[in-house]
Amino acid sequence: MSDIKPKIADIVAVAKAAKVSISTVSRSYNHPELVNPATRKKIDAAVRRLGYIRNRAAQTIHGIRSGTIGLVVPTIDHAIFAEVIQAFSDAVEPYGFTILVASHGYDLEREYGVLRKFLEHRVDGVALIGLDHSAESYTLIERQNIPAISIWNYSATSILPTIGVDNRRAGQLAAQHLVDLGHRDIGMVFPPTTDNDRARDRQKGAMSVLADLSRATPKEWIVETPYSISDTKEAISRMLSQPPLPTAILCGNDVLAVGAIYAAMRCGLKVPDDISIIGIGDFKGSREMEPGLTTVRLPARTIGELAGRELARLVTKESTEIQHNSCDISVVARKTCRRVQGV
Amino acid sequence: MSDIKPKIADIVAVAKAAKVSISTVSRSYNHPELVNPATRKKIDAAVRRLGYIRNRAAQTIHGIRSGTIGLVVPTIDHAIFAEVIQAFSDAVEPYGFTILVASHGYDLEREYGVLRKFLEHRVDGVALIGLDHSAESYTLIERQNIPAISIWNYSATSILPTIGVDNRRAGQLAAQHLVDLGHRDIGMVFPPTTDNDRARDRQKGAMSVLADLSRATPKEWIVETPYSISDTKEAISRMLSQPPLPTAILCGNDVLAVGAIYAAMRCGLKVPDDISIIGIGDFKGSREMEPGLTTVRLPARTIGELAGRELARLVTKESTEIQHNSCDISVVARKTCRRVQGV
DNA sequence: AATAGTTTTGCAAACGTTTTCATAAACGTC
DNA sequence: GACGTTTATGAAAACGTTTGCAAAACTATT
Repeated sequence: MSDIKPKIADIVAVAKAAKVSISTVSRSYNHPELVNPATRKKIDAAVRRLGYIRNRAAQTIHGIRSGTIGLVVPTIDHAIFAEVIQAFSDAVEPYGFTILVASHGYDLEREYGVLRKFLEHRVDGVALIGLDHSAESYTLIERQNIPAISIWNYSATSILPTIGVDNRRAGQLAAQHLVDLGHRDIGMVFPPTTDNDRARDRQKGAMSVLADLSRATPKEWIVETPYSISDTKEAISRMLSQPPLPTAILCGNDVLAVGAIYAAMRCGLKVPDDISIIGIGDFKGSREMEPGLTTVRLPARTIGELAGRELARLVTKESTEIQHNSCDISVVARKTCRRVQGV
Repeated sequence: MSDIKPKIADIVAVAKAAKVSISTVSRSYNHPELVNPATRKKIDAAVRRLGYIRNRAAQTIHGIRSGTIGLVVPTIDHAIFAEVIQAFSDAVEPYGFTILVASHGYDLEREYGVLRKFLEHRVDGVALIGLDHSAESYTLIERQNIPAISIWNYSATSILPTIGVDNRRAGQLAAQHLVDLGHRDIGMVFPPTTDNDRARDRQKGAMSVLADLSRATPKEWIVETPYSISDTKEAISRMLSQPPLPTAILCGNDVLAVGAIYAAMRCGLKVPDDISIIGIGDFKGSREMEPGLTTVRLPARTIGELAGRELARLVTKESTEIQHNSCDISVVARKTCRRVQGV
């Protein structure tokens, strides 16, 4: 009964309040140079008085851009993606875009669903992580012919423009670093590689280097764990609890590396004296750790920024080139790896 | 010239393709029970064939909900907010909402701008972190009378419904824990407290406990550092480089605590033997650390989840109560604090 | 003071939907 | 087979904007 709806102001209300036509109000927003300064002032006053806020939905159905960009990530609360999201968001902001964010938990079906939902919202562009996506997702993007971009995994040949790093190379670099330090007995821990091309590529890269060694890596030294410190700590503790022990462990990313270090500590092994550990990623905090984590630096911020900027320019037609952009990576040697006597 | 626009399919195209009227297509989406199964099948086929995706913008101007919820955070790439965003997003997803995310970098002006942009997009609800917001932001929310909720800082009296913890109490708890362990010489490190009610409340809480001690805390033992491991490491190193040394350091959050621990390590102090350190937050990884971080557990996931759910229900009118919800907190004693001989 | 040009404004159609109302078709009942 | 119901469909108005076009109001020029 007493449901007084203070009906939020629309352009008609503003027009009435300012005693001008609707078109003039609209114009004063979209082509201010075409309206008389005096009139504009009247309109501004009315807008302020009524607390009018433009309705982008109504604009959008005129084919005007929605001003949103969709960002689909496996998960938000991993340091690495949080950083990318932040950088991406910062990069598109100056272009006036707002981001829609959703996570799919490494489930490509869900990713497809998210993508659909974004498309319903008529996002002006969409960014995905990596190149593992369902066929449906690819068709969807293609048919809606909306600018799309893949973040994190560089590939010169993918359908989607990519901005990221060569993860295979990252794996190689990490392995090579250990080999160069004289290590031959190298354990490895990776997150699940199904539907995760980044992890898969890194593993392949590492393997390729290790395959060149005379010695084969025992199965017990290659473990797969969920992307979590505690799970990794658990798994690596098991690995380190019975000889023979590797002299080094290569970790698919820095989080796993931290887990591995804790595991070593728990097993009474000193890093790097008793065992060397290398990560991939160079997450926030990896540098500050004690001992500082030796890792392959992947410039997350740069990637996010670049991706955001490129996608925004693609959308605004500032640029039209579909760019495949590979960011530089390199080993940053800190304190968790040491040289070892070759056999 | 050759700009073939494959014009993305609209409802009219579907209607034509299925040889039915527009209304029927619309109905088959919104009230499927009212349309003949056979017709529905025809429509489905056409939809599939054309790759039609509903346009939510067009729906929205009918007063239908946009299906979006705005989430404004200070920053995305702090563990704590990333976790909240994830939990929030997971919680609203089942209700069909997609989230718009934006960060303001602890700048209340920018927060206002973000809020406006969200409102232009006609979000169905909005969630903010904490209770420090500009007056304009508050008026905006009120005038647009859109469901809003404040996350992280519980307050029984705030205008906005809050879901979070009593940060003052968190500060007290941390301080009390140290005092109970016999500590009297307690250093403190907090992030900047302007425009950050959470940090401010925690500090107040801690201070209130410490004020009861006979001894006054020297100024050098109270430092403020940016929310970053490296800055904290720096600042605390300075504090620990010249006597007298505190026997414990209370940190405004776990990230600072990690920085403090690294600083202690660097200064040759063993934690907890030489110095005790307590954090606030219990971030991801704090438990797994070596030594495990003693801290005040703030249930970030729970808070995010609860907030998401409550806001979604507020929007969908499932519930109408404006709830102020305080989540339980408590000290989780791990390995970075030890008992000390009282003086 | 009439004309031509320029600036400013308003009208109305358009955008892609949903929804109300009306009508048509199908069905059951006597 | 006439009538009342029920079920299924379509026509058209509505939502809050933008924009092309034309009219109106000024300005400058004679």
